[in-house]
Amino acid sequence: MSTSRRRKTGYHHGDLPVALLRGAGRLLEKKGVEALSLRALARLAGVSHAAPYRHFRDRESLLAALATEGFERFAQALEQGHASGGLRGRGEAYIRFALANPQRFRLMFAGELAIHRHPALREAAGRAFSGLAGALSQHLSGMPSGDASIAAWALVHGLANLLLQERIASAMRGGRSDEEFVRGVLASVRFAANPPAV
Amino acid sequence: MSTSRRRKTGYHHGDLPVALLRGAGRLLEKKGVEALSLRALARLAGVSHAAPYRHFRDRESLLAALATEGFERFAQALEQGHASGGLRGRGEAYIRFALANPQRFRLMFAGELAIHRHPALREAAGRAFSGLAGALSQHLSGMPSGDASIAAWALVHGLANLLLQERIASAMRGGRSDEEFVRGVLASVRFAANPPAV
DNA sequence: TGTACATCAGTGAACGCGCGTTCACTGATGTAC
DNA sequence: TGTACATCAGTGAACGCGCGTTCACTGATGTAC
Repeated sequence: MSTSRRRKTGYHHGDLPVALLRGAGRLLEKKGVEALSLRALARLAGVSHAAPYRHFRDRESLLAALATEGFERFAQALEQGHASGGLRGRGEAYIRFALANPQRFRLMFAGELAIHRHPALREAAGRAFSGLAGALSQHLSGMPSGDASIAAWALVHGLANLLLQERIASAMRGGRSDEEFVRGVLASVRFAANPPAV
Repeated sequence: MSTSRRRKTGYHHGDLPVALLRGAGRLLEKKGVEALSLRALARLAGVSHAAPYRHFRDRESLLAALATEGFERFAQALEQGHASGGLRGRGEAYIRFALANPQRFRLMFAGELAIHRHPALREAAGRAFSGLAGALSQHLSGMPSGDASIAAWALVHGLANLLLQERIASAMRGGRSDEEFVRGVLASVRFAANPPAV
């Protein structure tokens, strides 16, 4: 990580890589990926437009770094959710993360980043997913296949996306907050091979 | 619709609006939204780069037209799926559409298009969703709330997205085709307030 | 059927824009002695 | 402690690019008589 080298010293700027990544995060959420240019980023950091190239090979690398950081925080959020609310808490944390970081979530899951060209990104994503898979398979034990795990994941992922797009008519929500609504929807589902009472 | 006026006559080009939309669809799938420029489109249609402005106010309008057309085809695909396979057929058609038109699906659901500024788009989307909502509520009758409907929708939507991103480890698929895999996952779920045998 | 006219789809030049990226540089900082 | 040197983060000019959009235009087509 170029980020961790020399963190305390500060050459000209202090810690440009960190400042850039932070600014990129803000710009991303405010304007979307398409509007995220290295030049705008440099402007935001109060630095010449060529300076970012000291730390990011090119625009795609910056996006990859952003997604990598996103997966790290995502994994962390999931663990916390699990710690305080089990598998359902993990699912709720999943959705909460998406709603709190819509553009970041989109970047992470849009699949437009050539993931294989960014090992750090691949690893961070892998870590987040393997934690999820572990929790799922542990909770839904005794399944012949992982289908129910996939279904649970898809349910949460889909709900996050639909909420993100504000495509859910407010009538369906019945005046409930996001949290309550999500809980209600998740509670309306059982998984076939491991039903509660059969 | 400027598309349907004068369709048979053909001024200079024949039917530029249709040709543009068709080319846009192809370009979209091949390169993604970001690479879709009006100039590239004009080039593709063998026409000067200003010609598209006769038919689309600006780039955003072109994207909106693309999304509108997408929702029309989507709704049609869903109806066909329902006709031949009931609610589950509709869900499978949903996913099939996403896999067959990944970039279009993304455009339709990315929520980056200011939908309120394009009435035709809003209406086409509304039509697709109201068909879905009707089929769901009919199938899951007797529910206290629409939560199970939302859950079913989220499940299908999420599965489509995960498949699109190729984020599902092949081990989970157990060598099954997309169709079989989707059927298996959808079959692993029951909805609580209307369970099959309780 | 033939002619004059109106329409308007498509043209091509031009505008300004911000972008990604490269490059030789400069100067602040850290280090060896 | 002081000095000479090496490092390398950040500079600013420059490049070429494709883009969106506007504009006065031109010429093929449809229509009224």
